[in-house]
Amino acid sequence: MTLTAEQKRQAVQKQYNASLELCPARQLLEAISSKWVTLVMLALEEGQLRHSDLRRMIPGASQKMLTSTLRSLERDGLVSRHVTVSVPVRTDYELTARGRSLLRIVFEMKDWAEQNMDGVAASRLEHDTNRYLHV
Amino acid sequence: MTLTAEQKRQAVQKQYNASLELCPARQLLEAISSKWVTLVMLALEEGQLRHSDLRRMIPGASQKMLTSTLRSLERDGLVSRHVTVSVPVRTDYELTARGRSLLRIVFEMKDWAEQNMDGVAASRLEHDTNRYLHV
DNA sequence: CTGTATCCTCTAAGATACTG
DNA sequence: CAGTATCTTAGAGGATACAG
Repeated sequence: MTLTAEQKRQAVQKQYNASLELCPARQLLEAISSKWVTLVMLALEEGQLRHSDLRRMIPGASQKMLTSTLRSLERDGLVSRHVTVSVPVRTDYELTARGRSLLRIVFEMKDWAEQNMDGVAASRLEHDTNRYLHV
Repeated sequence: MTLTAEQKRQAVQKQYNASLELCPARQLLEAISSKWVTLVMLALEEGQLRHSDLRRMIPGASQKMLTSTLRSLERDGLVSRHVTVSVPVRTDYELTARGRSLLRIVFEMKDWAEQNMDGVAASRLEHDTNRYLHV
């Protein structure tokens, strides 16, 4: 059976997407673009913090998201987790060396964003305004 | 009427999240973490390209995603769009100066990812293996 | 060729309740 | 205190068809 041009194109899409998943830069981007990752890393900049400290410092995160964010960071070796067995339990989180090296890039992104926020906002405003005029 | 501790906490969450939306660094991160943004920017590194060129160079993107990615980049002033009115129409896309400055950061992320991909992979493997042993 | 419009699916993430 | 489990929902993104 022959494939239509559209079917062939979609087969290529699937393959390309599959290989993208393996791209390390892509994986990094996906890892840090999760909503809370950067906030957790920035909070941990000064040193080690407990789960409840982080919850206070990042009040927007639900407990579930905070836990899963920390798990993901731990899995990638960006954050280390220390459990003190007592009642009640105590867990501390801390950036690893790798985590700190990534934090440097996060800061650069922050700098770029601050330097360009006005320009981007102006551009958006103009774009949206023009669109409105035509519709 | 009084609020429970949980209700208070969630009110704070909403407020915090609302203010997060306004954070320029957050907006940047959201802008570039969209699946295809970095790929389009990298494709445009060498110069101006047509819509169909981009489709060929990034075969994984559906037409819809490519268009909406380009629209978003255009709105933020990272890419400019030139339409040549003819039959059929021809549109060219090109990075703006702002787009090129952001591309520098994308490259730094790429470098970090390449330098750390092995370490991250090893960390993931260890993490997942240990988990398996305990379950 | 370069898009828009529609429908549809699947996953991220919030709400809530519970455990060691 | 720290974490898990379940339910639900909003939205991102894919498939498909059509238009200027």
